[in-house]
Amino acid sequence: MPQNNIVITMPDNSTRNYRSGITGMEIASDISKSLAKASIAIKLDGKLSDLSLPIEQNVTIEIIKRDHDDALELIRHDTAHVMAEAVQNLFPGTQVTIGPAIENGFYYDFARDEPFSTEDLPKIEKEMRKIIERGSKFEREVWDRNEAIAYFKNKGEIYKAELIEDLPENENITIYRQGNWLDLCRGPHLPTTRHIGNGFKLLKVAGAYWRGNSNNAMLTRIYGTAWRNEKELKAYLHQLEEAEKRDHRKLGTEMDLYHFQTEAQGSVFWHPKGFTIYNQLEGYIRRRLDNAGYKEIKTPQLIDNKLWEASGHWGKYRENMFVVPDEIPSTDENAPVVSDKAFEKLMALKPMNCPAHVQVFNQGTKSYRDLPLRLAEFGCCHRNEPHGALHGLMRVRQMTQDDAHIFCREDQITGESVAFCDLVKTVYSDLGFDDVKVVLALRPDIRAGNDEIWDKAENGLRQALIEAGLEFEEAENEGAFYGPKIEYHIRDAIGRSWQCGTLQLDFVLPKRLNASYIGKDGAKHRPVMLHRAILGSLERFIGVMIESYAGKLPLWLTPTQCVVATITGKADNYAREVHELLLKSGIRSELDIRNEKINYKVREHLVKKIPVLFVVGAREAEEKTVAIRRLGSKAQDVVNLNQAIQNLKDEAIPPF
RNA sequence: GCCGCGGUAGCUCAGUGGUAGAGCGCGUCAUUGGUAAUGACGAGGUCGAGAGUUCAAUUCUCUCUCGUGGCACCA
Repeated sequence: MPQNNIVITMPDNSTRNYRSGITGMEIASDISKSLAKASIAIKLDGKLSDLSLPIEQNVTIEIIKRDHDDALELIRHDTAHVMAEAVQNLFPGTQVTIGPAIENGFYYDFARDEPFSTEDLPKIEKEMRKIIERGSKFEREVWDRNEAIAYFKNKGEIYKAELIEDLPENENITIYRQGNWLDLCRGPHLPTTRHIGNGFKLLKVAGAYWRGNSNNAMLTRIYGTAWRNEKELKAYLHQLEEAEKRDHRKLGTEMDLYHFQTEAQGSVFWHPKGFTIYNQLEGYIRRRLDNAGYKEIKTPQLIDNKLWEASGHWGKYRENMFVVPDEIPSTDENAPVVSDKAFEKLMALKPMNCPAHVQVFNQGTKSYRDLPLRLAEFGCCHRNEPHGALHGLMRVRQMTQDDAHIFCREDQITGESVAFCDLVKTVYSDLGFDDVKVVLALRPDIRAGNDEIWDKAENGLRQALIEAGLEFEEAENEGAFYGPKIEYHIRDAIGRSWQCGTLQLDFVLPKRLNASYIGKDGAKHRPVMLHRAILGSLERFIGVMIESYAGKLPLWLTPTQCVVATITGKADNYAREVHELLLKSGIRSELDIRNEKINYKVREHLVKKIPVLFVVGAREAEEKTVAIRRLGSKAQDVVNLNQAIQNLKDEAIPPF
């Protein structure tokens, strides 16, 4: 019987004929010995596969070597498998669950009565090195579904059995073996464990819910990082250390910007320097909004729960609210602070501004001519966040949103959305953020309104993103219950992504709170509401900025823009004069006439990240000049005083 | 909220079953010095809170609290 011939197309479009059933490794060997040695996987029609997998039909192949981008994911995934074996070798009775490759590394979730501690990590690493050294082949097997379930159940691996039970009926159950150990896995894998190399390290132990659901058991997750070699690993670990140095929580203390304390957990005590940044940022946004046709308002913090009931927040969202009894508290030490009856009359700190903004809209009668009406507020909101969620400035319990609600007609949605997207783009660019991820969050399972409305809403936002020329990705199920949203995410120093700006379409709240306007036809109509924020919250955005700039903010945002430092006491009077002139020019200046050496002063101010130093001694006083030293440069420029002030003044002008 | 780890001077951190230490910062004095730390002296802490074990607890155990790495939730 003649052998089946198949045609293999190479990346350069040349073709080769092979017998059916040949493996990637055999093709590599056929091309050259060195290629066979260097190859770790193969792409069949663009899909990553094992080198050992028999090829049975015509395909285009690409042989993957260690330096290929896709190699990292394989290395990471395989390291996870090896870790799982190591853990089961060392801690019998531990169940394995899932262990994927992730950005920069991998993790594996284990179920074990006794949780792992950080001290176990070196032991596990040592065992992993043994397994890698062993060089077992990764061998792929296809198992019968029921046999697989029985096998894992019999081994006491109930999580694995559950995973297999939930796989679609038509999917092959593939098992990968490495020596005597095996795991359910889709693959693909490297040829052997030795191909993993030594560029890996276990980093941390964490808890994680089985299948990401907080009703399920808590598993122990071990995170690791894995790279092609030790050099890459070291570079990554170094990068992590550098990132830690720019953590806004660390810099916030060092730069004396703000603090937190237990009596007000999750709420910021802004210090003078930090609040300068806050005010500058708020002022900038205010100017931008004024110019974009927004009207600024201010609404109450404390609002009767009747409004929250009407808005719908008193339902599920209540668990995020701070509730306050509306009763005069007793001062009698022996009596309860408030009576039982107090709980019949509750108020709540607003967790969001929308219902209050609808109240402003609802005053008087609105005409279609009034729309769009853009109501803006630097709205102070309180949210009773779960304790584990709090994180420096990034996640707080009291925040100020740069919030606004646009009340408009349906035909104005796209126009307003496009205008907002443009506004966000220029604001982020003014603030120095170019790497922003835009997400269109689509309808969740639990939602208000019918599909027709959702179709319209989602298409409206999608259209706006396209018209604004923004690249974006779509996220199923991530929308709010009342409408889809556009989310702007910015990364922090260590790569965590935070949602900042947002645009949310809402057909529900205007109805619930009975907002209406008189149309051209003389009849009442329901306005559409666009919730939108550019920074998201001032707190979070400042946190992101501190990290992004590593504390060296643009001059207009810097709390202390200039320090006038003297070399000798003889220059004190001149220094005072220079300092006064700077203040009069609107420069945030500080005077340093302490009895310290100039070396000491220069060092101290540079460490504090003061961007500009005006150094003055007897010579400068005599010549009416200043010796300028800038952060990040050793140069000393002696400049005429008036010129120096003018230059600084020009440079410190905020954008817009 | 859940799992792990932590809380010692203003900050960063050592340390111990017999009520504590360093560096920086702070104060005083001397020093008037040209661009990354002048020197000397000094003042600071119920060792996160409460309970238990012990002759004795900052140290061991438990509970709470806050922080932290994740998870879940979210701007």
